[in-house]
Amino acid sequence: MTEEAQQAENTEEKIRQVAKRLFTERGYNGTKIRDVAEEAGVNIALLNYYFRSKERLYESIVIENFQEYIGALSKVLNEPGLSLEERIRRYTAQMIDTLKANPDLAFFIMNEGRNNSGFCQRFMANHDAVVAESKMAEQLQSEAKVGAIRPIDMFMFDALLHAQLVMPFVQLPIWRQMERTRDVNFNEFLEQLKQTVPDMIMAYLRSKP
Amino acid sequence: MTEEAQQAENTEEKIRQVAKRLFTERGYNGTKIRDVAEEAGVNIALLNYYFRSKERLYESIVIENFQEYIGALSKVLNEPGLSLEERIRRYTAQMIDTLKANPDLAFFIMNEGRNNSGFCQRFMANHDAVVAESKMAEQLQSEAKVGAIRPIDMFMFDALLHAQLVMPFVQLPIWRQMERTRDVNFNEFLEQLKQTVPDMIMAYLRSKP
DNA sequence: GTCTATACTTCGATAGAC
DNA sequence: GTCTATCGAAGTATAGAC
Repeated sequence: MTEEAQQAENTEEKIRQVAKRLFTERGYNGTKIRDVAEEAGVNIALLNYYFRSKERLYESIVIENFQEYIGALSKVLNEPGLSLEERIRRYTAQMIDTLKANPDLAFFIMNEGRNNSGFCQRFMANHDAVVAESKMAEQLQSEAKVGAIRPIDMFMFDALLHAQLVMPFVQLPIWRQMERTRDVNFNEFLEQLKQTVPDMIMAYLRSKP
Repeated sequence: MTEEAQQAENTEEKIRQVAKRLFTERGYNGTKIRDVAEEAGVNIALLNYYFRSKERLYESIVIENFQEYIGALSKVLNEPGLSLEERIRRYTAQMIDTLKANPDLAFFIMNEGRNNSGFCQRFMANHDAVVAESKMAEQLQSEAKVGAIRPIDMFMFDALLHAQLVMPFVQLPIWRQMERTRDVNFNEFLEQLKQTVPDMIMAYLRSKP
């Protein structure tokens, strides 16, 4: 039984915690309920007693992970009193810190988008609506109208920004290995990213078409 | 048996083609050799006759996929007679076209980097060495020395560029679904990307620190 | 609630006939 | 080379005792 399991209040929560970690790390196919049971210090029968099946257990984890992911994003989008540039910088930093706290989350969400895209779709559609009506989108539009920045499709903007923030975490295992063989450090890279990504986006927005 | 299988010259190649598609789409754990056999129009015994085991079959596919992926990248890096900006634009277009031709490749490579990072590591290390000694790297450095562009770490440059090119393909299933419900088109988006990504990178490089 | 024991299913691999 | 038949391992789920 792992340390995390011992700390949980009750058995159901204990199982859920282990399952969340394993599913997030290894995906649905890569996770065996035997492993979950073992690491949680219980037996398989108990998993099915609480969650009825592997699939239902997984579903509850998916929902949790999506909420965690989207929650982080939504916060900064409408925070009052920020200039466009400040908002982009805050958004970037917030996103990186969230993923830092749960590095497998990014890959899990992506994976889910491929295997179970119906489910993922609903969450993403929801998020996109939030983005489209956000203060961020409003500022992008109004600043473009005044000619302060180059006009950009909100969709494209979101895609490019996300790509730059999410990818490093997707490649994390490769980073970990490179950290041993070369003079690179993932955390330093992330701190650089917080600077470079907003710099790059602002440079683009302020450049002439 | 699928159409692709019927067209193959011999049985071994037939099996390999189906396996490549399924492994690339579904990953190692998600692919069942039963499915491969069925779609190839043969039985399981024959798979093992040719490839000895699922794992060996998979390995041969991995190698093929990596070569396809890296081959596309390497081409443009040293092509003579290109300015830095031209090279970046060519590189972008080349990458997008390669992934367009095999849309699951990007995700496969990423997935591989997580599950089998030792193997992936060797390929990536190789690629990084090629990049570091490329005409692209040389131009980035010399132009920065002259003050024509802002100095940038080759590593960071590569990461940001790749992130923007690869991510759309990783999210492709979500795109496909959105294409039905909204007024978006993946191929149009890719064409826009060919313009926007180099624009953004050049804007950054030409901006003041 | 929790366990043991076991049933049921899927999967990868192989023996042996042709 | 290709097939049928089958084995053994691994995985999920459940019955039933406590």
